[in-house]
Amino acid sequence: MKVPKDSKRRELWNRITQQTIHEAVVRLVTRNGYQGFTMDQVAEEAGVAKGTLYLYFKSKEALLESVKESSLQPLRKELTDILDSDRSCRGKVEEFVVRQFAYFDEHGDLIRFLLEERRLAQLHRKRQGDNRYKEMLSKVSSVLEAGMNGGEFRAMDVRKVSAILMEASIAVIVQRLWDKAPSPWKDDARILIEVFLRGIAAGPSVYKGGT
Amino acid sequence: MKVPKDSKRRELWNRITQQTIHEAVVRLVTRNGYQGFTMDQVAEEAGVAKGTLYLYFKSKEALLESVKESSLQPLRKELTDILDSDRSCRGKVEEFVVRQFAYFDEHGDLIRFLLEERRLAQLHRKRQGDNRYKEMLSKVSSVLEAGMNGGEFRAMDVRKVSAILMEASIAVIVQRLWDKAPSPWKDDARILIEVFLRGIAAGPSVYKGGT
Amino acid sequence: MKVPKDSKRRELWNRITQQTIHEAVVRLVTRNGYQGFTMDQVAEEAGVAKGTLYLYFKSKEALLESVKESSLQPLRKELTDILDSDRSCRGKVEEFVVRQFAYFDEHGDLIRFLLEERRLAQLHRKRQGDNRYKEMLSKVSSVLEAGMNGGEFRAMDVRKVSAILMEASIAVIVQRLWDKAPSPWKDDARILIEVFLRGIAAGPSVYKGGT
Amino acid sequence: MKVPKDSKRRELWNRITQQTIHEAVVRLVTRNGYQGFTMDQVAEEAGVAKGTLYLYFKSKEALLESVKESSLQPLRKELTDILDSDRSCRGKVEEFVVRQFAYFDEHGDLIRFLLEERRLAQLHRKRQGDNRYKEMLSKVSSVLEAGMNGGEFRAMDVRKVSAILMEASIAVIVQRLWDKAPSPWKDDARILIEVFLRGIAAGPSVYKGGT
DNA sequence: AATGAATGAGGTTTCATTCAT
DNA sequence: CATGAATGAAACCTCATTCAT
Repeated sequence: MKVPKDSKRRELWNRITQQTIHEAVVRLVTRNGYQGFTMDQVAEEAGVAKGTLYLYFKSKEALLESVKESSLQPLRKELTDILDSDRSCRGKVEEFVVRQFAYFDEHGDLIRFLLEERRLAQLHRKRQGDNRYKEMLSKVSSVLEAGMNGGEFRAMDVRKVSAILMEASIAVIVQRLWDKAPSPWKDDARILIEVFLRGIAAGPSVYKGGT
Repeated sequence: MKVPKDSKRRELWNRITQQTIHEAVVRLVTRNGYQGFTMDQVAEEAGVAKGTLYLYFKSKEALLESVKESSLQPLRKELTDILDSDRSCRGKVEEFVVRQFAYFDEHGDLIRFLLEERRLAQLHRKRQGDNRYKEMLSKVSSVLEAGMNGGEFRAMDVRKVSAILMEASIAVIVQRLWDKAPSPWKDDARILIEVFLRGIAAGPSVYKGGT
Repeated sequence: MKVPKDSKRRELWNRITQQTIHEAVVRLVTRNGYQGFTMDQVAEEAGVAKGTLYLYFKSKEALLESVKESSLQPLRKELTDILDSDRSCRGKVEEFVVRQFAYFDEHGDLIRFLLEERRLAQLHRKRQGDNRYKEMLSKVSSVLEAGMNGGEFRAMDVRKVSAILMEASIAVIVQRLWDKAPSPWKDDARILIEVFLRGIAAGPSVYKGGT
Repeated sequence: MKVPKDSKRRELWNRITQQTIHEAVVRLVTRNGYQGFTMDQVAEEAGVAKGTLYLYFKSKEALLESVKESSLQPLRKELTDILDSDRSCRGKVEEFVVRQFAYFDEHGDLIRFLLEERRLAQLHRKRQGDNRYKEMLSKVSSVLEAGMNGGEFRAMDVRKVSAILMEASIAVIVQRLWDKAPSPWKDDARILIEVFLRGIAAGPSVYKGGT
């Protein structure tokens, strides 16, 4: 695999090679699970030599980090934009859910990969800074709080309820993986949104008792 | 480690040894994460020789499977009993959530195990039989369906909504891991139950539109 | 390669295996130079599996350190004993040289290995503590100083002169490696001792000038 | 790096590039030890591309050889000139030692290189031709022999004694590396010369016995 | 002539599993 | 039954060398 000389093309080529490697990793992770792949396999799958991987990524860990980052960044951007928009709180929640469904419908391969990311983040409570999940959770919490203050939603512990929303979204998305003939994602998104928005809507409690 | 001769005692001893090994694995997984341990470490932690592990378990994978099984089986039994009881559907849902919170409050160590179990089940869609998660999902679905037919709940796709309930439960449980001073689990369970039961209660939709 | 059970024999066997590995390393270093060998080669040469090496030594570096230590320790002990004995200073110097010659005559294989040790110590000025060479140098210096104070030797910078003695000893020993038919080592030792003792004996200088 | 076209300039340029690379290697070896550097580092340090190194040197080994050669050649020339001059034998010995001290005082960086060179020569007894050390040894031996025949020195095995002189010189030079504030090199040279010349001066033996 | 991306053999180390005692 | 020394496949990573541009 040889590289064109002038620097425009070279840079492009660099990106392409990185992309190729990323895709190989995604394919492997999809097949074998997070960490369930070797650098040899990545090289084989990407059609490059083992050493080449280390030209582009400092280590296996760095490679994974890079894939994770570049895979999730677009979605995170979209979701952040929605939460920061000037929609109604209810509208933000709806769009928040819808965008996730749409994204994973488009990038089906990534679902498993991204799931792993979330699980591991949860499991290891890693070094603080890298906890993007918590950041997103905070943003959603703010939206719910605003809705609460504005009378759209009833009083609640917004952090807990945000987690409920986020996890439940993923839950339904994963459900879809199992179905051989899944229903249109818009239907599934709607189910989730209905349950959730009813669940947090202002109004009298229906909860009658405890344990 | 000397072993008693007669077969009653031997059987007991077998169980004890297995239990010891199980506990060692749980401790290690709690500390280092799933797969983040070696057979050497298990032997060391359990106070037996490495070879002994292979007398009781065919392989590392079998050992893990066994631990997983024996750790989660009691919870599964409890949840199944609840879902099969003669409570009201709403009561079953409440108890279903509450029991999970209670169980993990008691056996905090096992949360990671549960998460892994679910992860693997989701990711690999392994050999059909071993998918306990799907079994539980079916049971919950039946309950929701009954409640739907009985007029307690409104019409919905019960499978999807069941997944929402199950995942959301875990979500809040995991949230509690992060908090340095988590609120009493009963409070958290109540939040979830309220949102969910309101969300599926019979009554007019609040959902106004969508994408 | 299987191991006897009872612990006496087992300990013995451990020693034997370590010794076997040591010897393999010495052979390889003798052939290829310090660092010029791989763990594969050591395993092959010692007739054990690669993994076995790591049962006895934590890393390649630890293995080298161990070989170095166990190879040099006996000689160092002998030399230290001589320098600490109640001989005359001149007698100590004589014995010091003689013992080195005798030792390397016995352990010919080790010469190259030990040379490396000395060179590397010199080259890298490694972490202070492990500098055995400097310790020996200090001991020799003390002896020369005593002889100086006692009137046996003339005034001199004992540290510098000690280094001269130690290096010169090795020099002649190495010379002997080259000769196809080396003269008896006692003769060579005597040459060195004569030159050195004359060189430091009390008496008028013969040094007439300088640059 | 643009290269001039006409062949005179080109040859000059070649020399400059080679020199640049040499210096890079010397710097690296000084920092990291012999063999403790990679071709990448050399390229980086010399400010050329990796491929360029292979235009000027066939291999890493050849590069090292070349650096060694060009670094030590001047010293060897000086020493040879001294030994071939018409000084007295004693004067030759004095100058031989003094020149080495002076050279390494000037080119401190090279000491490690020299040491390695000697080491390798001693250890591997490589292909005959490259054994410069032996050539020098022969020359020194001739001088001592002449002095012996001329009555300046007493009877001795000149080869062995030459080795003593050469190694001892290095010994003191290396000692100086260790000292944080080394004494002036002229002092150290004088110590060595005195010990050695007294040691081989004509006159009665002071050596009284043996083992 | 100069470049530097690509290569891939080979290095060290880990660890699940076996088996003689 | 219990042991734990031995195994060796396989993992991650390095780096001297090549060759299309």
